[in-house]
Amino acid sequence: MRLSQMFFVSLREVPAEAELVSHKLLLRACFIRKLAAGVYTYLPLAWRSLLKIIGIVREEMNKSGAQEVLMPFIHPAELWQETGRWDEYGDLLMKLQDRQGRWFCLGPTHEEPITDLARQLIKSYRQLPINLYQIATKFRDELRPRGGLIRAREFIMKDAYSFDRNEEGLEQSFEAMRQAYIRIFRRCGLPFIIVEAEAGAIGGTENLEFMVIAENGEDRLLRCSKCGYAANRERAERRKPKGFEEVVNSRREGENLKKVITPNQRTVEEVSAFLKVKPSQLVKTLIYVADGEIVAAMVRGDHELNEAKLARLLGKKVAMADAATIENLTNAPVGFSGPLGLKDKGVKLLADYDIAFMRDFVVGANEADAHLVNVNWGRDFPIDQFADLRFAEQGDGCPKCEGNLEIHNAIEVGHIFKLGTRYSEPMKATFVDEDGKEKFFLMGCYGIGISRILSTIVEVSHDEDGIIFPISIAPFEGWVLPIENEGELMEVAERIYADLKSANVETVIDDRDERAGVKFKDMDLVGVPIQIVVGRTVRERSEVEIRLRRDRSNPTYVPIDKVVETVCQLKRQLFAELLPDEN
RNA sequence: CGGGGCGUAGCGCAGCUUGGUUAGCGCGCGUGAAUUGGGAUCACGAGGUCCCCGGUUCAAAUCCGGGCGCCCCGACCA
Repeated sequence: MRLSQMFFVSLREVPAEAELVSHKLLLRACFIRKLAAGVYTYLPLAWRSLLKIIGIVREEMNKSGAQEVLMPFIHPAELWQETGRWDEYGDLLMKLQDRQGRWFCLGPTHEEPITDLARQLIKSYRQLPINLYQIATKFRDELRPRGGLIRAREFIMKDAYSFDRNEEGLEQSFEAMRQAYIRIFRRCGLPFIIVEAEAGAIGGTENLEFMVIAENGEDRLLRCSKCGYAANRERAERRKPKGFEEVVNSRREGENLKKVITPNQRTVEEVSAFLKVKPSQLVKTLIYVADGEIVAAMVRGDHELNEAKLARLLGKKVAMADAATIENLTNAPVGFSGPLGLKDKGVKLLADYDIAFMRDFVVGANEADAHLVNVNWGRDFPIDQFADLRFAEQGDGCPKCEGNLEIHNAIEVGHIFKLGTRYSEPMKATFVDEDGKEKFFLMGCYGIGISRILSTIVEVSHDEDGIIFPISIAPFEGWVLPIENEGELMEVAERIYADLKSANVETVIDDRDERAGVKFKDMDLVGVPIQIVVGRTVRERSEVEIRLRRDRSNPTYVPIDKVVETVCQLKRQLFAELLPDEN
């Protein structure tokens, strides 16, 4: 490609809309252009990179036995009403009407249409297992799109759906995807880690997220530096704190219980400021309803209750009690709940491990505008069970070993789920099994954020001058930069450019009538991995400078007739680094 | 959805408080000169519905009302 002819307009100054590095660089290097909030045009450079990512994904998916399809971007409402997600999915679902007034939505994911397809066409266990995937545009009307391609409303995603007869089959399908994903992300040059994740609203059992640790990631994960245990923040467990047993079994005295008036002080921040104590001296009492049963969950004032942990502990779905329920139970408005007296009302009292260590703490008085101080558990109220109830934090004990957890920000680039019958059941998607019985499909779903991979690469692989692409997804592999725009140097550059193209190296030549400085800046900004500078060394000693974008300050000089050979060798080497076990 | 900020040339911004020349500056863009190893330099030039609609006024980028768009922070935290 001749740069003089390419649709390429680099920006020297950063558009004000960009905050994240990847967003800034993709805008400056002329990869993307915004059309509306969270909606971007992929310009030639970005599209070339995306096609490479798509190529890798397609290759590995096909290799795993999955088959590619392409489903509609627009879905009839009825399909989503069948699974209840027309309403459940909330405002993320972009709804629209056709001229007849019929409702549709833009597909944010494709469980419904794929399950519809399966129930129509798969009748027998003999057709199973099957895994169908597509690479397509999705739309989610995000509350707040941000970070350019990292969290766009319209984005490109690979989504796959597996159908199996039984658990063993699902397990195999799931494992095949896990392996495929590992290869895909390796080939993309992404330093990912796999974490356990919470099933959440999608339902299903096991699910794994493929995360890339990045300063600006929106997700949080915890990882044990010792044994490698990793889980996202929703899911991460922690072991009982050291000394827990001793504290629980020891008798404890304390100061005298006292009621204090706290007019209109409801939140932890307000109460602790008002009483001039640290938030960690407060105990939050959170009233939940679990399948009709009322439970009180207590966490330290500076901690955050993890509802998923509560739900798992109880084995039930949980929801925060509404104001009426709380007022009815405690005889006090929301904000003044406390554990005292709840036991007598048949409420189960659960407390996070950390509560065990607290004494003379502050709780709500179950009375408007009042709190109790110098409260001690055991003495003033009983606790039915101590458990891990809060979100794990930096420094918490690893649940699998003696190590400690570290917290990281991360970007989720892939997610694989075992769905089970979450969709096949409500949509009555069945097949006839070998035993002649009609059974629901056991489904799995597997997503990869294609456009997000591009921005994630930029986010984790750049320097002050621009992007540093891995060769597998760089828009080009080589970049020829003639220092002068005419004469001998230009002729040499042209010859190298032509030879590289013949040697199947995807190459750009910067033949623009620009100063050398401008060319260097643009070359580094775009971040193509192999840089070929045709400059004064050609005249001095018939040598061309070849260097890697990631290691610019360490060039090698090779005779003109060795350039193609050297570049080809570098190219092979760079590809080999991405899958070291195979070369 | 709540809070904060912004909208003036392709990009980055000033001007607005206190209404009043022809609406400025830097970069970019065009032509030419010179130059050619890291976004130099010089000359000339083009480029604006001051987000939109309405109001106040002799007069609005500027004041008032409404709308739209964008960015940032926060969202059952008891």
